[in-house]
Amino acid sequence: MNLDDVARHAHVSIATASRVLNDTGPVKNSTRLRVLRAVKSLRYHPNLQARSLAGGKSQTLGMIVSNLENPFFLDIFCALESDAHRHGYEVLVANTDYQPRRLVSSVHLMMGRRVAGLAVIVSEMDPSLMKELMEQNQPIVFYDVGAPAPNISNIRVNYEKGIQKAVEYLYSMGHRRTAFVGHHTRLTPLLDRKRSFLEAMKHYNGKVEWTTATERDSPEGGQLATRQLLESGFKPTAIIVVNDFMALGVLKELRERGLHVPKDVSVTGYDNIGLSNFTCPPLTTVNIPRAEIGRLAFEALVLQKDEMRTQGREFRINPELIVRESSGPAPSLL
Amino acid sequence: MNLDDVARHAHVSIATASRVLNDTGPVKNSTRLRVLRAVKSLRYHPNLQARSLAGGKSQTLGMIVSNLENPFFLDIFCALESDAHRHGYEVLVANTDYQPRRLVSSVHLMMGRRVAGLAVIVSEMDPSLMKELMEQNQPIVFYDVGAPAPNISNIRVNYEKGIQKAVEYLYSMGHRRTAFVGHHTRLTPLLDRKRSFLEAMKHYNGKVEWTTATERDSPEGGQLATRQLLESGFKPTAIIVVNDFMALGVLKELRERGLHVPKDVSVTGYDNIGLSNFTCPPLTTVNIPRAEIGRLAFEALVLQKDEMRTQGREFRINPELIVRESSGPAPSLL
DNA sequence: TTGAAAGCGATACCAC
DNA sequence: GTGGTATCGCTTTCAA
Repeated sequence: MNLDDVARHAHVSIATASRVLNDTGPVKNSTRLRVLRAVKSLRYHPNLQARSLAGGKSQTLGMIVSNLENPFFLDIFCALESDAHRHGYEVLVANTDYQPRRLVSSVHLMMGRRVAGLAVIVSEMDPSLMKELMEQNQPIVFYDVGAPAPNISNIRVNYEKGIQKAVEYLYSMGHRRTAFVGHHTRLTPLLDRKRSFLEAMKHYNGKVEWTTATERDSPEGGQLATRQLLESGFKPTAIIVVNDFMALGVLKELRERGLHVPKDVSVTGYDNIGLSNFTCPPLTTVNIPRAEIGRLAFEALVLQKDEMRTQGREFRINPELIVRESSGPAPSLL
Repeated sequence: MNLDDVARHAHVSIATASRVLNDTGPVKNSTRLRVLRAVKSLRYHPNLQARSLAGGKSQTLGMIVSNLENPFFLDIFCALESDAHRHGYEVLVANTDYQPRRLVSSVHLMMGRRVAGLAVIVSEMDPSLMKELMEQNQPIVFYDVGAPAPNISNIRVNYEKGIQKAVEYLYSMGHRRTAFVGHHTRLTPLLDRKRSFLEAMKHYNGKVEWTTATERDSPEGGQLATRQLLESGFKPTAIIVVNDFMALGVLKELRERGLHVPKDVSVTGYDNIGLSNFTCPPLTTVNIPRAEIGRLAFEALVLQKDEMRTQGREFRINPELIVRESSGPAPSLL
């Protein structure tokens, strides 16, 4: 079932059929009607592969994320997809599970697909792949890595500032023994997050004790890390978690050990995912506007092509602390 | 940058170049090496659109779901994608947000893509679209709708039996005032779910009071529905929620009203999503093996082509009740 | 307003 | 082993 069938069925040339389908060029109304009728009766759906091959342009955007199960990434995807649909694009998403190898293969897949633009929202980016991507001369938007360049845009969140806000807030509430729960510290961007915590802590040098623990990016990981943390003998009055998703597990482990949040231990997350408002107690966190990030990504890839092509652009996002009920004064102050 | 460039760069014909890339047909080792070197140095990535157009086969599977933000659907997607990747396929996912119009456009998109197979995991299926799909003569797997046919497979979960188990369990625990929280009752399959509840309830006719409330498929929806439920004056000792995702909100609303779970109200969910183990208290629920569903979908679409083509197949899944801490004896029995 | 024909970038069959 | 070429389904000049 192809355009040729439709054309024949409508007694027109394939060229004319194409014209009415794409609304390009003039077509007499009566013939247009005949073609449309043929399309309907044959249940014809244009072959999009062929279309983009012939037309030389794709209506597909690509998006690569580290962990689609973490609502942080999922929310960005949904926002991007929503904008994309509104403008007649679709989004092909790939999940790397934080594995550099899968990132490489995903990137190559997207190249093979000749996507119209690619959003790379991952933590496992490495320089050589970065270089390869930049040489592709294709619209790309990175999250939290790289620098703007022709066709390359960047969305950056000042992660450090968010952590600082959390650390300062907890300090002001009297907390002097704080732990950091993170994941995948071997990946540079995530190592940076841990480092942000350490930096912020250094500020209170000598006045604050701290430790860190890491596990997989999941509630289970958060729970496990917390278990290790507490079994090490360290008795934090506050735990800063690298993201809300893991914080779900942190809360659970504390609950199971009979530690009350926030009376015994304060907990803060990061991202402000929708679920963070449904935990028990609701989670103090740092807001990252994921919907906005999705929108910006779309904008960077599709809308401002001309400006992008020449220089790229950088979007900066400042995270805000959101205090809910999982945090409060340190126990000693009660 | 195309195969022609590579061929020229390696001083071979485009045909030979194609052979080494696809490992099809014999090629002298030295020439193969030259081609491979050309590919590397030119950073060539085959155009997948062209490939599948010429080859007449796609390596892409399609998947349409009602609500990707609900972990139930996301988990199925992840399982399917994982299997797909292992076998060299990719998965294009579309999210309908329960809107029949978006379902239609997603289906047409998938047809246009000429996907190798399509998994339709939605609640808003309607007969005419169903018919259109079946006429496509393309591997399809439906979830909980339709019947097996050539090229059409079905995965069905005996939803009713799961609800029955929950209802019976709660009855046995002494609950006599039970509410059902659902969503989108205008969609037939979901209406069926509510009906399952009513049927199960009818069994205890006269001995049990019940009511229902519906809202969006999200924690917020669950919270809202619960609020309406309680403000109507009905005082349930147990709430059966259509799925775990909404149950998150149900638990929150109860908490905020000072109702203790399970002392004052028992709550059961459905699906056994990962999060259901991290709620407070952990959620009693009905297990639906999402990973298995994803696997079955892949199997139905790709693996057993011959068998499928002739008759399709039906997979049945029996849900199991999982009792956790969100449910217990009715208050009057304490 | 319409049709013929040249690509788009691959695959695959058929010669040599 | 290797090269030529028809073909996939569509878009897009260019003429008519």
